[in-house]
Amino acid sequence: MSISDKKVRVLCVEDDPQLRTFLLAQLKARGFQAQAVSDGAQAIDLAAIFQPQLILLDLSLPTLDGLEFLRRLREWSKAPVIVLSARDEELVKIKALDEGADDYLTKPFSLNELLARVRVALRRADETERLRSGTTGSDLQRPVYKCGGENGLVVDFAHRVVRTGGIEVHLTPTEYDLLCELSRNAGKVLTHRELLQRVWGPDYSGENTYLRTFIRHLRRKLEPDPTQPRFLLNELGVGYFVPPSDSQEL
Amino acid sequence: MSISDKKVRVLCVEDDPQLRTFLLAQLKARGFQAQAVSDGAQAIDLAAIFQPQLILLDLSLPTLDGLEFLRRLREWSKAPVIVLSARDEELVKIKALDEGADDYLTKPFSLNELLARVRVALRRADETERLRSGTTGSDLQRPVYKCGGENGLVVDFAHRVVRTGGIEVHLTPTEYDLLCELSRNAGKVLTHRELLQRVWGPDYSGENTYLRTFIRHLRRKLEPDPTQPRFLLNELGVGYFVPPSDSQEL
DNA sequence: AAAATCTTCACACAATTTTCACAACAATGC
DNA sequence: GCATTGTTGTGAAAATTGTGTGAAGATTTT
Repeated sequence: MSISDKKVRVLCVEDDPQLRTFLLAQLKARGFQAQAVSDGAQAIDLAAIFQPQLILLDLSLPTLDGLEFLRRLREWSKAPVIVLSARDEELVKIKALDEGADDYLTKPFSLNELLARVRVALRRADETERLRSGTTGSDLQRPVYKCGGENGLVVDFAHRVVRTGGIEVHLTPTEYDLLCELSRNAGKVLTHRELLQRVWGPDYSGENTYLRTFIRHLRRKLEPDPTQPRFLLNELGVGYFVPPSDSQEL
Repeated sequence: MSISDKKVRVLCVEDDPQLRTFLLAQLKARGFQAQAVSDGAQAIDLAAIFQPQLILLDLSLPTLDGLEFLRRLREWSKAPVIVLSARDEELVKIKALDEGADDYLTKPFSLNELLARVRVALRRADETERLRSGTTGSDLQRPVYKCGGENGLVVDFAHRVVRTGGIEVHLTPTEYDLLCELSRNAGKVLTHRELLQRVWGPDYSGENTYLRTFIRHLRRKLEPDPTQPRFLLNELGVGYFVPPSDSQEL
């Protein structure tokens, strides 16, 4: 979807109700389809559903810190983020920019400047979008992996939540990382070395035992019948893989 | 060329000699390949020759205005531009951003913030670069081997999948390696020694029995009639080969 | 201290590779 | 034609390797 085609979706994550209302109004007046939330946890939810093409982010949020939101978002989304913050300290700025923010404006800021910077961000994003649409590159962008229909497996990258048969399953950090790596490359066999290096780090390329153990844990938690796996599959002598994601709605 | 591969080329267009020297030194100290000019007309020339991956641009220049430079540059280059200016007026900022600048810093600025914003710009540019090379970049080797039309043999190297008559066939690691070696050199007879060395390693050049066994396994799995092979063919006394890949236009 | 998580080990079992003995086949010379 | 020789195809075994398993110890988190 090209940005010139339809209304551009902008998500505004802002604590201060006054500024939030103001931004929302201004954005809408300029032809954007804008939504707003005041809270970081909700913001992740909305980002996954609303799939905004641009995010305006206040750093000081209740429940989930702005930087933490950014970190979580970047696990599955590349949408440009412009940080709006009252804090002018160099360290905070740099942290935010290195954590994945595309721009940083200090309050109080000029509305026109913000809008100009919004145009810059969208200009860049539109370009990469045009490139992406030509390729198969389906990696990332999609906030969930789904497989096996109604009673199947769901990995919700945005919320770091995994469900099987509709029931939420608790995974340990390593278990989740391993499952993530597999479901991000669904349909492709990842070799033992690849998995070990990506999940445990570059020094563990020989420890096949780790993989066996954690694959077993995952199967025990996720497979209806761990004896006959449907999701976590093995290619003997090569590695492991999960089936391709079900083709989905938007 | 990925940005992480080699030194990133940065062009610094700056009037003030003191700041120019300072930026140049800082950039080089941080592993960039940096060049500088003080004049807009020269800058265009140098940009064309040096092909920088990032440009730092002062707005107040002799001979050719910074904005004019930007306009000219954007006619043929998409390299990210970060404007450094003493002027803090809203109108100038907006003009620059809309004219194609990616960021705008007001002097005096913090060096660390500039470097962070440089990283942001390069991060985005690297991403689009990767996409671009993926689409246009001519794959050196064809990603699939196809032979025998609709009900024939297909080897999908990228996915490590083999199909015959449309049905996916499971191959063991050695079987797959052997088939790969043959189909990568389709149409060419590979000697026993060549195959053994490439698939089993340099110490197995005498074990012809291996070849016979695995060719048999492959034929049993892939050939409609293993008695009369269509794909895995033998050149008596020399070695084995597969027919050339079907020409496939897109 | 307790709980959760990660690491390590030894064994059973299944898939794969290696090995072997022999049948079938093509090329050559009689 | 026929036997000879070397090469290729065949089936089935033994040996090896890879994977699934439970469970115990070490480490980290709470």
